[in-house]
Amino acid sequence: MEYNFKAIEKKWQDFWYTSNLFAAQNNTKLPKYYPLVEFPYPSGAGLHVGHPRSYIALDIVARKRRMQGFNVLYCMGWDAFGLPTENYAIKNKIHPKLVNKRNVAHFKEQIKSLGLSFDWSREIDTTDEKYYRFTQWIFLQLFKHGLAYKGETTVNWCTKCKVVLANEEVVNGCCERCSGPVVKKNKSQWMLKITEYAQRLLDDLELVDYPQKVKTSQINWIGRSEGAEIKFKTTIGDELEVYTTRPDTIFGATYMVIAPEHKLIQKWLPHCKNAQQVKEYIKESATKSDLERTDLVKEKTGVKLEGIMGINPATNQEIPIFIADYVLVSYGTGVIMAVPAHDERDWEFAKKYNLPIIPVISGGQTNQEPYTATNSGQLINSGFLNGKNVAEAKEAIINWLKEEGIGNKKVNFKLRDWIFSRQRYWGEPIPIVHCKDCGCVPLNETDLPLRLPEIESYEQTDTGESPLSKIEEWVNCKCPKCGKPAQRETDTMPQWAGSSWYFLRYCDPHNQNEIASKEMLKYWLPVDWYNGGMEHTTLHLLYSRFWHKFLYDIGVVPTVEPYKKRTSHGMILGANNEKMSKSRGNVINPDEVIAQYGADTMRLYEMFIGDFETAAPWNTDSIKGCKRFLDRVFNLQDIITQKADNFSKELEVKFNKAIKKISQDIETLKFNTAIATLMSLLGDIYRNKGLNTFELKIFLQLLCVFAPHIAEEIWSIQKFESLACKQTWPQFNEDLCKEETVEIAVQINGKIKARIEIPADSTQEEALAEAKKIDTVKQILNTAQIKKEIYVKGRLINFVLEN
RNA sequence: GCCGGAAUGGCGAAAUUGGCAGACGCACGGGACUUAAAAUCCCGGGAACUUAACCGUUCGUGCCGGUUCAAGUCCGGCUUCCGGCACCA
Repeated sequence: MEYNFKAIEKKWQDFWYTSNLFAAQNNTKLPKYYPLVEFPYPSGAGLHVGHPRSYIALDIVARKRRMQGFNVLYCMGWDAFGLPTENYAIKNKIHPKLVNKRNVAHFKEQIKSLGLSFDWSREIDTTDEKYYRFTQWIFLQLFKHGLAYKGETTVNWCTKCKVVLANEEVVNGCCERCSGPVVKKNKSQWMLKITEYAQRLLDDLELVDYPQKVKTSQINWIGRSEGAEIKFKTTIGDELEVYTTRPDTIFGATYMVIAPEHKLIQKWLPHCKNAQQVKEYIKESATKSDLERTDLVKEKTGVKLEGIMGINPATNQEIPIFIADYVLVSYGTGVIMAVPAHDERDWEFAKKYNLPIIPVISGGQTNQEPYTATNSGQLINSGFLNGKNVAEAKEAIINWLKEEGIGNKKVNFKLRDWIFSRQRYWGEPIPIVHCKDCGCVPLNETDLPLRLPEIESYEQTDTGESPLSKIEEWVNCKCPKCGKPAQRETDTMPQWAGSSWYFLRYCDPHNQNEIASKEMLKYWLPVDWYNGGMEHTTLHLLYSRFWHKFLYDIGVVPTVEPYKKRTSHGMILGANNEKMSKSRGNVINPDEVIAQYGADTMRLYEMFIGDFETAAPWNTDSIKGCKRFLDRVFNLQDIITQKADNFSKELEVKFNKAIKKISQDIETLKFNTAIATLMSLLGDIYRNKGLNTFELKIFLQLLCVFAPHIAEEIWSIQKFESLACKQTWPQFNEDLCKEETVEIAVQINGKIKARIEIPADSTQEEALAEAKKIDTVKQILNTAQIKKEIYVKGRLINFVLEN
């Protein structure tokens, strides 16, 4: 018989949400647990079946923790500033605020229909001025501590629409909207000095429990390298400073390369005999993305600066200088010494432009290919370094550079400072005033929030400035320092700002005076378990670690790291194994699934679909199995054998094993096998032709974290005391988890020949003796000498025979 | 291109981390119930060969090679797919 999930689920959700049953207690004496899921960007498309994967998983954890006696803080909010809402607003002429309100309402309704145990009294929205006031406050602190500064960077500029474009809006080098050509344009922007925290962001990965793949990604992204900065003289006076990880190869540096955007080039142009050619090259490289520029398979291009030569300080020889876009201005010093014999890109470039390739480490065939794996070689063609190995040569050359005063050891990071400005309307206004006399002046903290002005048109300007720049009455203000007329900063913050600290706000969401009270932060932090997508590993996760460390440094938060443990869920793909997207037409709307099968089935299916950490294609067909399972669970009520307050003999071991397996599986994210265990247990119960009330209660307690509505409903129909979710999490008895006998395989030379049933704790002797009694085994063993006997307890026996 | 993952029956997947490959579920086939169908319940399915059946045997975890008594799992070399690459979030 099918149960009426519609009525049941509505009834329990109404009860949970009106009573806010899952509200966290502000009682710091209770043991706490803080699970966190990445809050969504409320897009116009509504909830996607991918979103709930994370929410349901940690809902299971949150519910289990409550049953284990913890005070649990599990919250939801909206990461609502950002580009899609703004673009939708512009296109449809609706204010982003209204668009957002509508989207949030839709998302909230959808999320609530899943029966998640969020504490809705703590809901937050990054676009709420009560929230972004503190985002602005954090920016002011960063500014005051010298970590926010104005710097030159490039932006994507559509030459036709005359607007700044996000990377996503650039398709094949053209504007997504008008298909006009897009170029890189220099612009002064607000930057955050995340690089100042690079070493700590790296080191403190040892303090946290993240999956190795996440740590590795962050380590590679931060990209620490040890090398040297070396000054090269030039024939026109200016020095060029290079960064290299291989100072030991300096004798092989046969030319130099400068990034096309490097400032010195503009100064040098008048001295270049081929200035026109150089200018054209610079213009051309402005149309390429960094990705294209550093692509190893693309042919390298470059232009020699005619009339200017560099001087290799080791050899004192003049070497040519090129500009080439395979060198990026954002990494190192934007200048390299090229050692074609031992670097792949330099080698290719040297071949193309007929530059000398001088091997300086023995062992390669550098006229045929670059020789980069140089660890075992010795230095050659390198003056006083000759005969040394790579490590010795590195040390010797650095000492020499130091003595000569032309270079030193240098640690470099791939990590770049965070470009924090957006020329957009729908973001937090940056709380800075530009004063002619005082420069960049921070707003007084008492003047926060600096509200986004309500305006009619938030379209981008054709000057490249933010839409806010058009609102004179907002821009013009008084300098907070000297009182003279001044102008506000018109750039807004990126969406990353609000999401870098939202988990702090959940701790004390209605605090009017500070981010959250010290007491609450001390109690709730760190986040015990943070689950989110792999795609956030190097941006959001790193950005929020950076902000947290800064807040720790200024005494706002009590922990060095924000998240104790991080896990990542795999993406839910379309049935065709591709990413779900509107354009592919493979998007599944969770509403339809819930309408047809119910929230409990949806929850089970999302967890049963496959390994939580791996991507999984959505397959609507197999949802039925989860629905059938729940129908059978509901019908357990028809086979209750008796009232009892203990396990029956028949089911005792089955239940104990299931409790153990499910308890462990939840902790290790193996929700799929936890549910499979429940399914098997249900099968055992039916094969046993019934269960007692004690067993039913235990079953419902296990079930209620996965499928809470049906579990509570059965609990209440049976008139069991209180609620299923208010019970303590079932305990298991280790002794009762073991079967008395096991079936093990008997192999000869690794091939299975028989199976035997033996006591689980048999010794090797006992097991082997038992195996040798089997006729087929006996026969084969008689044909040859036994070389080796292997017994793996509970698993198998293997006889290895002589040939 | 660089960095990080993934690949197992018709399908989604399991496999105590080196120990019986395919748990659990979908789909499918057979049976029960039914006047019948649906639903439900029970049983059966990796492939090939062999056999009238049972029994044998061989092959099987993307591809090629290696280590080991034993490899989905470890090592070396590939292929394909997915995510990220700093202004999508």
